[in-house]
Amino acid sequence: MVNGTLRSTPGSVVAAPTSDTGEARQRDAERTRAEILEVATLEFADKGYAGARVDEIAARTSTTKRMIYYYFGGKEQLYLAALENAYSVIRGIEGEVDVDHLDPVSAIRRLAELTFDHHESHPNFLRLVSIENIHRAEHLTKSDLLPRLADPAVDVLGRILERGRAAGQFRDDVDALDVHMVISSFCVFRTANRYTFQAIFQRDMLDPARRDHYRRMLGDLVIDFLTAR
Amino acid sequence: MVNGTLRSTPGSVVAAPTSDTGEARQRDAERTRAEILEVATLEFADKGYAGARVDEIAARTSTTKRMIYYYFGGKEQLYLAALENAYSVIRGIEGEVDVDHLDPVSAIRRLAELTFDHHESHPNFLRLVSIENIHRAEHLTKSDLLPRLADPAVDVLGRILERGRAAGQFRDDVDALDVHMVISSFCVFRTANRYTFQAIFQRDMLDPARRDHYRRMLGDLVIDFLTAR
DNA sequence: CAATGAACGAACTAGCTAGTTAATAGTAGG
DNA sequence: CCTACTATTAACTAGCTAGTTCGTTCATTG
Repeated sequence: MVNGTLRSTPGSVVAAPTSDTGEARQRDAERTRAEILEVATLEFADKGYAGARVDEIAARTSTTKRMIYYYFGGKEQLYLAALENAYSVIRGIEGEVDVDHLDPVSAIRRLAELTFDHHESHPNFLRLVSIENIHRAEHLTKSDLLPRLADPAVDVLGRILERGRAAGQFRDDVDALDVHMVISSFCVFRTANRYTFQAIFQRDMLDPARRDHYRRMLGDLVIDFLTAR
Repeated sequence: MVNGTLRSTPGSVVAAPTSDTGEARQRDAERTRAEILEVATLEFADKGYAGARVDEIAARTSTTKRMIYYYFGGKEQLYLAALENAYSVIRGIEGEVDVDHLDPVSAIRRLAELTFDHHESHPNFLRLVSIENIHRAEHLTKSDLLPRLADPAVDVLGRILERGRAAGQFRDDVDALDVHMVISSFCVFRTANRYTFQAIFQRDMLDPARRDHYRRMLGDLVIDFLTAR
């Protein structure tokens, strides 16, 4: 992450010294933009859209608030950019599943476990999604890249399911989206609702000591369901 | 600022005067308080804590903003009151499960379906819980009635589970909280994440036409898991 | 029925917050 | 090295927002 070590001299109106010590901040549109986006992601994920403060985001970058408006246009567009960025970073689970070299049961379990790991390692993405749902996805629906957002993992899931059904191993009254929903439910709930769950039941669903238990449990849950009877 | 001392005037049941002129607004502390709480619940569930506006809440009641501070002390206390109220309204599923007259499998399915129905019919409760999780349960943990919040349904679940295990029907590597988590995951995800899910996959998880499918699916999911092998 | 305190309302305020202005410094192209 | 454009900064502002002030009205009670 970029930290603002080089910087300072707000009032150094003095002409740039001949000797460039490297201390002077170089102009770099891409870097400035990226830094704003990164800090904004943290702030929005932390406080929500309404709770986030543009001034706070600016303060945590090495640049100024004016740059936020220069590059993004406004708070809402910045939020959308952070959300879109989070979605685009999160994708690509399907590439890690070696579908065709695993039997359907193992493939499903593997996909579920990858989803599980993925959610656990991207807490900010999950928080942004929760926040966006509070807003009834009003920002997401405006996104230009919405059509490309559909998780490719669902397609992979569909193909595995088909193979499993063809082999007579899987039930045929659910589709890929249903199964995806079950897997997501479990993973999302575990991280998104961890705080109230812990407050009420005194059990931390993200306790590393329970991690393997939940991981196996999710796999069993999906497999037992698909192969029942 | 010391003003906020909460009036502990309990339900000093205002003896209703016989002569009810009707049109003139009667003074009624209990009713005013209840009205504020109800409107606040809607506003907070709708916009989140930071997004909610005290002025807006006041405007939607038949009283004024002053009364909010008079009865609740401030925005945060009002929010907590709304959250606590939502939790207390939501409880009591366990009473509807006739545990002892159903075999373990049927009892579990019944409990799951009741939870399913419960979540579907209390969307605002779910939204408040999501919002509170965004805030990392910082308000809930301050609540005095936190100790009494643990869902009694979990106890009922525990007893059913025990019977099922004793009968050799259920697996024994999961406890009541684990099963509760699975059931809640499904129900919560379906309503709390419906918006982004719909935006991305064009499937409304709350479509009445799919309701029975999901209800049965949840029952199968839990039962197949518990009775597997 | 007077006194006392609970219940109420209108208007006010201090501080915050998204968004803007206007001027300046670096940089690329000629 | 000049011109035109991009990147950047500090300071500003209009409007909002939680919380308050102060005065009034109603209803109970001694």
